Amino acid sequence: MPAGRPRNFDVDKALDCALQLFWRHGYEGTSLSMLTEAMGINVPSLYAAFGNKETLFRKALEWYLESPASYMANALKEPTARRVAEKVMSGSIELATHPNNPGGCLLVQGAMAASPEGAPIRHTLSQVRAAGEAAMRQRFERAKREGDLPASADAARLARFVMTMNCGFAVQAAGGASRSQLKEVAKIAMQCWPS
Amino acid sequence: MPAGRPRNFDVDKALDCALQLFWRHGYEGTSLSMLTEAMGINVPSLYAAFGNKETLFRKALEWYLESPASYMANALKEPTARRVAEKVMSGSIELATHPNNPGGCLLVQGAMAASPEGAPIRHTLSQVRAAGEAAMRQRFERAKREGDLPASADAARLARFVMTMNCGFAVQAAGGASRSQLKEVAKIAMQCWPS
DNA sequence: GGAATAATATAGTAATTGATAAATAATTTT
DNA sequence: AAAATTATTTATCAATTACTATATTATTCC
Repeated sequence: MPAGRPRNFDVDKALDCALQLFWRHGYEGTSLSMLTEAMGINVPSLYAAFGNKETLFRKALEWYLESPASYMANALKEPTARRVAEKVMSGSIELATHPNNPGGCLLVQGAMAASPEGAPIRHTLSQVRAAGEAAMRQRFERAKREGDLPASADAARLARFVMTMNCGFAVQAAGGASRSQLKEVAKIAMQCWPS
Repeated sequence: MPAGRPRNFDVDKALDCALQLFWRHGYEGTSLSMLTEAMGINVPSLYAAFGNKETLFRKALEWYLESPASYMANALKEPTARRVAEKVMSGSIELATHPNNPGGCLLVQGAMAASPEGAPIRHTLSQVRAAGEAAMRQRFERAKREGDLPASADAARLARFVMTMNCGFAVQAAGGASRSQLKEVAKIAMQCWPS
Protein backbone atom coordinates (compact mmCIF):
# COMPACT_ATOMS: atom_id res chain seq x y z
CA MET A 1 0.00 0.00 0.00
CA PRO A 2 1.46 3.38 -0.98
CA ALA A 3 2.08 6.06 1.60
CA GLY A 4 -0.52 8.75 2.17
CA ARG A 5 -4.24 8.73 2.71
CA PRO A 6 -5.86 5.84 0.83
CA ARG A 7 -8.61 6.37 -1.74
CA ASN A 8 -12.03 5.70 -0.40
CA PHE A 9 -13.57 4.95 -3.79
CA ASP A 10 -13.06 2.22 -6.38
CA VAL A 11 -11.43 3.68 -9.49
CA ASP A 12 -12.86 1.05 -11.82
CA LYS A 13 -16.37 1.45 -10.47
CA ALA A 14 -16.10 5.23 -10.76
CA LEU A 15 -14.90 4.86 -14.35
CA ASP A 16 -17.85 2.63 -15.12
CA CYS A 17 -20.25 5.24 -13.72
CA ALA A 18 -18.59 7.85 -15.94
CA LEU A 19 -18.97 5.55 -18.96
CA GLN A 20 -22.68 5.17 -18.29
CA LEU A 21 -23.12 8.94 -18.31
CA PHE A 22 -20.99 9.59 -21.40
CA TRP A 23 -22.79 6.76 -23.17
CA ARG A 24 -26.19 8.24 -22.39
CA HIS A 25 -25.46 11.93 -22.78
CA GLY A 26 -22.35 12.14 -24.95
CA TYR A 27 -19.17 13.97 -24.09
CA GLU A 28 -20.47 17.51 -23.97
CA GLY A 29 -23.88 16.56 -22.63
CA THR A 30 -22.22 15.22 -19.49
CA SER A 31 -21.15 17.84 -16.96
CA LEU A 32 -18.64 17.55 -14.15
CA SER A 33 -21.37 17.88 -11.55
CA MET A 34 -23.26 14.96 -13.13
CA LEU A 35 -20.04 12.97 -13.12
CA THR A 36 -19.04 13.66 -9.52
CA GLU A 37 -22.53 12.95 -8.26
CA ALA A 38 -22.79 9.62 -10.11
CA MET A 39 -19.24 8.61 -9.25
CA GLY A 40 -19.75 9.52 -5.60
CA ILE A 41 -16.61 11.65 -5.40
CA ASN A 42 -15.86 15.34 -5.45
CA VAL A 43 -14.16 17.34 -8.15
CA PRO A 44 -10.54 17.41 -6.93
CA SER A 45 -10.60 13.64 -6.47
CA LEU A 46 -11.77 13.25 -10.04
CA TYR A 47 -8.93 15.42 -11.32
CA ALA A 48 -6.37 13.63 -9.15
CA ALA A 49 -7.48 10.23 -10.36
CA PHE A 50 -8.31 10.89 -14.03
CA GLY A 51 -6.60 14.10 -15.13
CA ASN A 52 -9.46 16.09 -16.59
CA LYS A 53 -12.77 15.59 -18.33
CA GLU A 54 -11.23 14.73 -21.68
CA THR A 55 -8.80 12.11 -20.34
CA LEU A 56 -11.62 10.69 -18.22
CA PHE A 57 -13.68 10.28 -21.38
CA ARG A 58 -10.78 8.63 -23.18
CA LYS A 59 -10.30 6.18 -20.32
CA ALA A 60 -14.01 5.43 -20.34
CA LEU A 61 -13.77 4.89 -24.10
CA GLU A 62 -10.90 2.40 -23.65
CA TRP A 63 -12.92 0.52 -21.10
CA TYR A 64 -15.97 0.58 -23.38
CA LEU A 65 -14.01 -0.91 -26.26
CA GLU A 66 -12.46 -3.67 -24.22
CA SER A 67 -15.57 -4.68 -22.37
CA PRO A 68 -19.09 -3.82 -23.58
CA ALA A 69 -17.98 -3.36 -27.18
CA SER A 70 -15.76 -6.42 -27.28
CA TYR A 71 -18.41 -8.13 -29.39
CA MET A 72 -16.64 -6.77 -32.47
CA ALA A 73 -13.33 -8.49 -31.80
CA ASN A 74 -15.14 -11.73 -30.96
CA ALA A 75 -17.30 -11.57 -34.06
CA LEU A 76 -14.22 -11.35 -36.27
CA LYS A 77 -13.18 -14.79 -35.03
CA GLU A 78 -16.22 -16.49 -36.56
CA PRO A 79 -15.28 -19.03 -39.24
CA THR A 80 -17.04 -17.49 -42.25
CA ALA A 81 -17.65 -13.96 -43.50
CA ARG A 82 -21.40 -14.45 -43.39
CA ARG A 83 -21.25 -15.45 -39.75
CA VAL A 84 -18.91 -12.55 -39.00
CA ALA A 85 -21.44 -10.12 -40.46
CA GLU A 86 -24.30 -11.76 -38.58
CA LYS A 87 -22.38 -11.67 -35.30
CA VAL A 88 -21.27 -8.06 -35.72
CA MET A 89 -24.83 -6.94 -36.30
CA SER A 90 -26.42 -9.04 -33.58
CA GLY A 91 -23.72 -7.98 -31.12
CA SER A 92 -24.24 -4.35 -31.98
CA ILE A 93 -28.00 -4.69 -31.58
CA GLU A 94 -27.72 -6.48 -28.27
CA LEU A 95 -25.33 -3.87 -26.93
CA ALA A 96 -27.48 -0.99 -28.13
CA THR A 97 -30.70 -2.41 -26.73
CA HIS A 98 -29.51 -4.09 -23.53
CA PRO A 99 -31.89 -3.04 -20.75
CA ASN A 100 -29.03 -2.35 -18.32
CA ASN A 101 -27.24 -0.09 -20.79
CA PRO A 102 -28.06 3.37 -22.08
CA GLY A 103 -29.64 3.02 -25.52
CA GLY A 104 -27.34 3.21 -28.53
CA CYS A 105 -23.58 3.14 -28.85
CA LEU A 106 -20.97 5.38 -27.26
CA LEU A 107 -19.13 5.73 -30.56
CA VAL A 108 -22.22 7.20 -32.19
CA GLN A 109 -23.85 8.87 -29.20
CA GLY A 110 -20.69 10.69 -28.24
CA ALA A 111 -19.71 11.70 -31.73
CA MET A 112 -22.65 13.64 -33.04
CA ALA A 113 -23.97 17.03 -32.07
CA ALA A 114 -21.04 18.81 -30.54
CA SER A 115 -19.84 22.36 -30.24
CA PRO A 116 -16.49 23.19 -31.86
CA GLU A 117 -14.75 22.51 -28.52
CA GLY A 118 -15.79 18.85 -28.77
CA ALA A 119 -14.13 18.33 -32.15
CA PRO A 120 -11.13 16.29 -30.90
CA ILE A 121 -13.40 13.76 -29.20
CA ARG A 122 -15.66 13.57 -32.23
CA HIS A 123 -12.61 12.94 -34.38
CA THR A 124 -11.32 10.19 -32.10
CA LEU A 125 -14.66 8.40 -32.15
CA SER A 126 -14.97 8.46 -35.92
CA GLN A 127 -11.43 7.08 -36.11
CA VAL A 128 -12.44 4.23 -33.81
CA ARG A 129 -15.40 3.49 -36.06
CA ALA A 130 -13.13 3.57 -39.09
CA ALA A 131 -10.77 1.15 -37.37
CA GLY A 132 -13.63 -1.28 -36.81
CA GLU A 133 -14.60 -1.00 -40.44
CA ALA A 134 -11.00 -1.62 -41.52
CA ALA A 135 -10.77 -4.72 -39.32
CA MET A 136 -13.93 -6.08 -40.94
CA ARG A 137 -12.56 -5.33 -44.39
CA GLN A 138 -9.38 -7.27 -43.68
CA ARG A 139 -11.44 -10.14 -42.28
CA PHE A 140 -13.54 -10.22 -45.47
CA GLU A 141 -10.43 -10.15 -47.62
CA ARG A 142 -9.20 -13.20 -45.75
CA ALA A 143 -12.58 -14.82 -46.39
CA LYS A 144 -12.12 -14.26 -50.11
CA ARG A 145 -8.73 -15.95 -50.00
CA GLU A 146 -10.25 -18.78 -48.00
CA GLY A 147 -13.07 -19.09 -50.48
CA ASP A 148 -16.10 -18.48 -48.26
CA LEU A 149 -16.67 -15.16 -50.01
CA PRO A 150 -16.76 -15.15 -53.83
CA ALA A 151 -13.81 -13.53 -55.56
CA SER A 152 -16.20 -11.01 -57.10
CA ALA A 153 -17.20 -9.65 -53.68
CA ASP A 154 -15.86 -6.24 -52.63
CA ALA A 155 -14.55 -6.52 -49.07
CA ALA A 156 -14.35 -2.78 -48.45
CA ARG A 157 -17.92 -2.16 -49.59
CA LEU A 158 -19.28 -5.03 -47.54
CA ALA A 159 -17.47 -3.79 -44.43
CA ARG A 160 -18.86 -0.31 -45.00
CA PHE A 161 -22.31 -1.76 -45.44
CA VAL A 162 -22.16 -3.60 -42.13
CA MET A 163 -20.74 -0.56 -40.33
CA THR A 164 -23.48 1.63 -41.79
CA MET A 165 -26.06 -0.81 -40.49
CA ASN A 166 -24.38 -0.68 -37.08
CA CYS A 167 -24.54 3.11 -36.96
CA GLY A 168 -28.17 2.92 -38.00
CA PHE A 169 -28.93 0.44 -35.22
CA ALA A 170 -27.33 2.78 -32.69
CA VAL A 171 -29.47 5.73 -33.76
CA GLN A 172 -32.62 3.65 -33.89
CA ALA A 173 -31.95 2.11 -30.48
CA ALA A 174 -31.27 5.52 -28.94
CA GLY A 175 -34.61 6.57 -30.39
CA GLY A 176 -36.42 3.70 -28.73
CA ALA A 177 -36.40 0.86 -31.28
CA SER A 178 -36.69 -2.56 -29.65
CA ARG A 179 -34.26 -5.43 -29.90
CA SER A 180 -36.64 -7.62 -31.86
CA GLN A 181 -37.39 -4.85 -34.35
CA LEU A 182 -33.71 -4.34 -35.05
CA LYS A 183 -33.07 -8.08 -35.32
CA GLU A 184 -35.68 -8.20 -38.05
CA VAL A 185 -33.85 -5.41 -39.85
CA ALA A 186 -30.55 -7.27 -39.55
CA LYS A 187 -32.23 -10.35 -41.03
CA ILE A 188 -33.31 -8.33 -44.05
CA ALA A 189 -29.79 -6.93 -44.38
CA MET A 190 -28.31 -10.41 -44.45
CA GLN A 191 -30.49 -11.37 -47.39
CA CYS A 192 -28.17 -9.46 -49.69
CA TRP A 193 -25.07 -11.25 -48.50
CA PRO A 194 -23.10 -12.84 -51.37
CA SER A 195 -22.95 -16.62 -51.22
CA MET B 1 -45.96 47.80 -43.76
CA PRO B 2 -46.67 47.50 -40.05
CA ALA B 3 -46.17 50.45 -37.74
CA GLY B 4 -42.93 50.80 -35.88
CA ARG B 5 -39.28 50.55 -36.77
CA PRO B 6 -38.76 48.06 -39.60
CA ARG B 7 -36.48 45.02 -39.24
CA ASN B 8 -33.12 45.48 -40.84
CA PHE B 9 -32.52 41.75 -41.35
CA ASP B 10 -34.20 39.09 -43.44
CA VAL B 11 -36.01 36.63 -41.17
CA ASP B 12 -35.80 33.75 -43.65
CA LYS B 13 -32.10 34.27 -44.25
CA ALA B 14 -31.47 34.46 -40.52
CA LEU B 15 -33.44 31.25 -40.03
CA ASP B 16 -31.37 29.56 -42.69
CA CYS B 17 -28.16 30.60 -40.93
CA ALA B 18 -29.54 29.14 -37.70
CA LEU B 19 -30.39 25.89 -39.49
CA GLN B 20 -26.83 25.58 -40.78
CA LEU B 21 -25.48 25.86 -37.24
CA PHE B 22 -28.00 23.47 -35.65
CA TRP B 23 -27.36 21.02 -38.46
CA ARG B 24 -23.62 21.09 -37.92
CA HIS B 25 -23.46 21.30 -34.13
CA GLY B 26 -26.82 20.00 -32.90
CA TYR B 27 -29.19 21.80 -30.60
CA GLU B 28 -27.05 21.99 -27.50
CA GLY B 29 -23.78 22.36 -29.37
CA THR B 30 -25.02 25.63 -30.82
CA SER B 31 -24.84 28.63 -28.48
CA LEU B 32 -26.71 31.90 -28.67
CA SER B 33 -23.49 33.77 -29.36
CA MET B 34 -22.75 31.47 -32.33
CA LEU B 35 -26.29 32.05 -33.54
CA THR B 36 -26.31 35.84 -33.24
CA GLU B 37 -22.92 36.12 -34.89
CA ALA B 38 -23.91 33.93 -37.85
CA MET B 39 -27.33 35.51 -38.19
CA GLY B 40 -25.87 39.01 -38.00
CA ILE B 41 -28.25 40.19 -35.32
CA ASN B 42 -28.07 40.70 -31.58
CA VAL B 43 -29.73 38.71 -28.87
CA PRO B 44 -32.89 40.76 -28.18
CA SER B 45 -33.68 40.82 -31.90
CA LEU B 46 -33.41 37.05 -31.96
CA TYR B 47 -35.80 36.73 -29.05
CA ALA B 48 -38.24 39.24 -30.53
CA ALA B 49 -38.29 37.45 -33.88
CA PHE B 50 -38.09 33.79 -32.84
CA GLY B 51 -39.15 33.51 -29.19
CA ASN B 52 -36.25 31.64 -27.65
CA LYS B 53 -33.60 29.11 -28.58
CA GLU B 54 -35.97 26.15 -28.52
CA THR B 55 -38.65 27.75 -30.74
CA LEU B 56 -35.89 28.95 -33.06
CA PHE B 57 -34.73 25.36 -33.39
CA ARG B 58 -38.26 24.16 -34.04
CA LYS B 59 -38.71 26.76 -36.78
CA ALA B 60 -35.39 25.76 -38.29
CA LEU B 61 -36.56 22.13 -38.16
CA GLU B 62 -39.80 22.99 -39.98
CA TRP B 63 -37.81 24.75 -42.67
CA TYR B 64 -35.41 21.82 -42.88
CA LEU B 65 -38.24 19.36 -43.43
CA GLU B 66 -39.96 21.40 -46.07
CA SER B 67 -36.87 22.31 -48.03
CA PRO B 68 -33.61 20.36 -47.77
CA ALA B 69 -35.31 17.21 -46.48
CA SER B 70 -38.19 17.33 -48.93
CA TYR B 71 -36.57 14.45 -50.79
CA MET B 72 -38.56 12.10 -48.57
CA ALA B 73 -41.99 13.37 -49.63
CA ASN B 74 -40.89 13.36 -53.27
CA ALA B 75 -39.49 9.87 -53.08
CA LEU B 76 -42.81 8.53 -51.83
CA LYS B 77 -44.37 9.61 -55.13
CA GLU B 78 -42.29 7.19 -57.16
CA PRO B 79 -44.37 4.56 -58.95
CA THR B 80 -42.96 1.41 -57.34
CA ALA B 81 -41.78 0.44 -53.86
CA ARG B 82 -38.35 -0.43 -55.18
CA ARG B 83 -37.95 2.98 -56.71
CA VAL B 84 -39.27 4.60 -53.54
CA ALA B 85 -36.57 2.84 -51.51
CA GLU B 86 -33.90 3.76 -54.03
CA LYS B 87 -34.97 7.39 -54.06
CA VAL B 88 -35.20 7.67 -50.28
CA MET B 89 -31.70 6.34 -49.87
CA SER B 90 -30.13 8.33 -52.69
CA GLY B 91 -31.89 11.49 -51.50
CA SER B 92 -30.67 10.95 -47.97
CA ILE B 93 -27.13 10.35 -49.18
CA GLU B 94 -27.12 13.41 -51.40
CA LEU B 95 -28.43 15.59 -48.60
CA ALA B 96 -25.95 14.22 -46.08
CA THR B 97 -22.95 14.60 -48.38
CA HIS B 98 -23.81 17.78 -50.27
CA PRO B 99 -20.70 19.98 -50.24
CA ASN B 100 -22.71 23.10 -49.38
CA ASN B 101 -24.37 21.44 -46.40
CA PRO B 102 -23.02 20.39 -43.04
CA GLY B 103 -22.33 16.63 -43.13
CA GLY B 104 -25.11 14.34 -41.95
CA CYS B 105 -28.75 14.95 -41.16
CA LEU B 106 -30.32 17.37 -38.70
CA LEU B 107 -32.67 14.68 -37.42
CA VAL B 108 -29.74 12.51 -36.41
CA GLN B 109 -27.13 15.16 -35.65
CA GLY B 110 -29.45 17.08 -33.38
CA ALA B 111 -30.88 14.07 -31.61
CA MET B 112 -27.89 12.30 -30.16
CA ALA B 113 -25.61 13.27 -27.33
CA ALA B 114 -27.58 15.68 -25.25
CA SER B 115 -27.78 16.69 -21.63
CA PRO B 116 -31.08 16.04 -19.85
CA GLU B 117 -32.18 19.60 -20.70
CA GLY B 118 -32.17 18.69 -24.40
CA ALA B 119 -34.58 15.79 -23.96
CA PRO B 120 -37.65 17.52 -25.47
CA ILE B 121 -35.79 18.30 -28.69
CA ARG B 122 -34.36 14.79 -28.85
CA HIS B 123 -37.85 13.42 -28.42
CA THR B 124 -39.26 15.63 -31.18
CA LEU B 125 -36.57 14.55 -33.60
CA SER B 126 -37.08 10.86 -32.99
CA GLN B 127 -40.80 11.41 -33.53
CA VAL B 128 -40.08 13.05 -36.87
CA ARG B 129 -37.94 10.07 -37.85
CA ALA B 130 -40.72 7.73 -36.77
CA ALA B 131 -43.17 9.71 -38.89
CA GLY B 132 -40.96 9.27 -41.93
CA GLU B 133 -40.76 5.56 -41.27
CA ALA B 134 -44.55 5.36 -40.91
CA ALA B 135 -45.05 7.19 -44.20
CA MET B 136 -42.79 4.70 -45.93
CA ARG B 137 -44.63 1.79 -44.33
CA GLN B 138 -47.95 3.07 -45.65
CA ARG B 139 -46.43 3.56 -49.06
CA PHE B 140 -45.15 -0.02 -49.07
CA GLU B 141 -48.55 -1.31 -47.97
CA ARG B 142 -50.05 0.46 -50.96
CA ALA B 143 -47.39 -1.18 -53.13
CA LYS B 144 -48.50 -4.57 -51.86
CA ARG B 145 -52.11 -3.79 -52.81
CA GLU B 146 -50.95 -2.57 -56.18
CA GLY B 147 -48.90 -5.71 -56.67
CA ASP B 148 -45.41 -4.26 -57.11
CA LEU B 149 -44.44 -5.71 -53.74
CA PRO B 150 -45.15 -9.42 -53.12
CA ALA B 151 -47.92 -10.17 -50.62
CA SER B 152 -45.35 -11.94 -48.46
CA ALA B 153 -43.34 -8.75 -47.94
CA ASP B 154 -43.51 -7.05 -44.55
CA ALA B 155 -44.05 -3.33 -45.13
CA ALA B 156 -43.17 -2.27 -41.58
CA ARG B 157 -39.89 -4.18 -41.57
CA LEU B 158 -38.89 -2.87 -44.96
CA ALA B 159 -39.62 0.70 -43.90
CA ARG B 160 -37.56 0.21 -40.75
CA PHE B 161 -34.76 -1.25 -42.81
CA VAL B 162 -34.64 1.77 -45.12
CA MET B 163 -34.83 4.19 -42.17
CA THR B 164 -32.03 2.35 -40.42
CA MET B 165 -29.92 2.69 -43.56
CA ASN B 166 -30.73 6.40 -43.62
CA CYS B 167 -29.60 6.90 -40.05
CA GLY B 168 -26.44 4.98 -40.82
CA PHE B 169 -25.75 7.18 -43.84
CA ALA B 170 -26.13 10.28 -41.66
CA VAL B 171 -23.61 9.04 -39.11
CA GLN B 172 -21.17 7.90 -41.77
CA ALA B 173 -21.45 11.17 -43.67
CA ALA B 174 -20.91 13.21 -40.51
CA GLY B 175 -17.79 11.11 -39.96
CA GLY B 176 -16.45 11.92 -43.40
CA ALA B 177 -17.74 9.16 -45.71
CA SER B 178 -17.96 10.26 -49.34
CA ARG B 179 -21.04 10.33 -51.52
CA SER B 180 -19.75 7.59 -53.81
CA GLN B 181 -18.89 5.32 -50.89
CA LEU B 182 -22.39 5.63 -49.48
CA LYS B 183 -23.99 5.11 -52.90
CA GLU B 184 -22.14 1.81 -53.14
CA VAL B 185 -23.56 0.86 -49.75
CA ALA B 186 -27.07 1.76 -50.88
CA LYS B 187 -26.58 -0.42 -53.95
CA ILE B 188 -25.71 -3.37 -51.75
CA ALA B 189 -28.74 -2.66 -49.59
CA MET B 190 -31.04 -2.74 -52.61
CA GLN B 191 -29.86 -6.22 -53.52
CA CYS B 192 -32.06 -7.64 -50.80
CA TRP B 193 -35.18 -5.90 -52.05
CA PRO B 194 -38.05 -8.37 -52.66
CA SER B 195 -39.11 -8.61 -56.29
C1' DG C 1 5.54 9.47 18.11
C1' DG C 2 6.88 12.76 14.37
C1' DA C 3 7.72 13.63 9.41
C1' DA C 4 6.45 12.74 4.85
C1' DT C 5 2.87 11.64 1.66
C1' DA C 6 -1.46 11.59 -0.55
C1' DA C 7 -6.37 11.87 -0.54
C1' DT C 8 -10.52 14.63 0.67
C1' DA C 9 -13.39 18.80 1.64
C1' DT C 10 -14.50 23.62 1.17
C1' DA C 11 -14.49 27.36 -1.34
C1' DG C 12 -13.72 30.01 -5.23
C1' DT C 13 -11.73 31.07 -10.05
C1' DA C 14 -12.77 33.18 -14.88
C1' DA C 15 -15.61 32.20 -18.72
C1' DT C 16 -19.81 31.05 -20.87
C1' DT C 17 -24.64 29.73 -20.86
C1' DG C 18 -29.63 31.24 -22.03
C1' DA C 19 -32.34 35.14 -21.28
C1' DT C 20 -33.90 40.35 -20.00
C1' DA C 21 -34.43 45.39 -18.60
C1' DA C 22 -33.92 49.92 -19.90
C1' DA C 23 -32.76 53.29 -23.16
C1' DT C 24 -32.46 54.73 -27.89
C1' DA C 25 -33.70 54.89 -32.87
C1' DA C 26 -36.76 54.45 -36.83
C1' DT C 27 -41.04 53.91 -38.67
C1' DT C 28 -46.54 54.57 -39.35
C1' DT C 29 -50.83 56.55 -37.77
C1' DT C 30 -53.50 60.36 -36.57
C1' DA D 1 -45.87 67.59 -35.97
C1' DA D 2 -47.09 64.55 -32.08
C1' DA D 3 -48.32 60.02 -30.49
C1' DA D 4 -48.03 55.26 -30.92
C1' DT D 5 -45.52 51.33 -32.22
C1' DT D 6 -41.70 48.37 -33.00
C1' DA D 7 -36.68 47.29 -33.59
C1' DT D 8 -32.02 47.84 -32.02
C1' DT D 9 -28.36 48.82 -28.75
C1' DT D 10 -26.05 48.41 -24.40
C1' DA D 11 -25.63 46.50 -20.32
C1' DT D 12 -26.67 43.06 -17.27
C1' DC D 13 -28.85 38.95 -14.96
C1' DA D 14 -28.44 34.39 -12.31
C1' DA D 15 -26.89 29.88 -13.28
C1' DT D 16 -23.67 26.74 -14.93
C1' DT D 17 -19.36 25.43 -17.16
C1' DA D 18 -14.55 23.21 -16.52
C1' DC D 19 -11.13 23.71 -13.27
C1' DT D 20 -7.99 24.90 -9.00
C1' DA D 21 -5.94 26.87 -4.48
C1' DT D 22 -6.02 26.19 0.24
C1' DA D 23 -6.75 23.70 4.19
C1' DT D 24 -7.79 19.44 6.47
C1' DT D 25 -7.72 14.48 7.21
C1' DA D 26 -5.83 9.83 7.01
C1' DT D 27 -2.22 6.81 6.15
C1' DT D 28 2.86 4.93 5.93
C1' DC D 29 7.86 5.51 6.73
C1' DC D 30 11.51 6.28 9.94
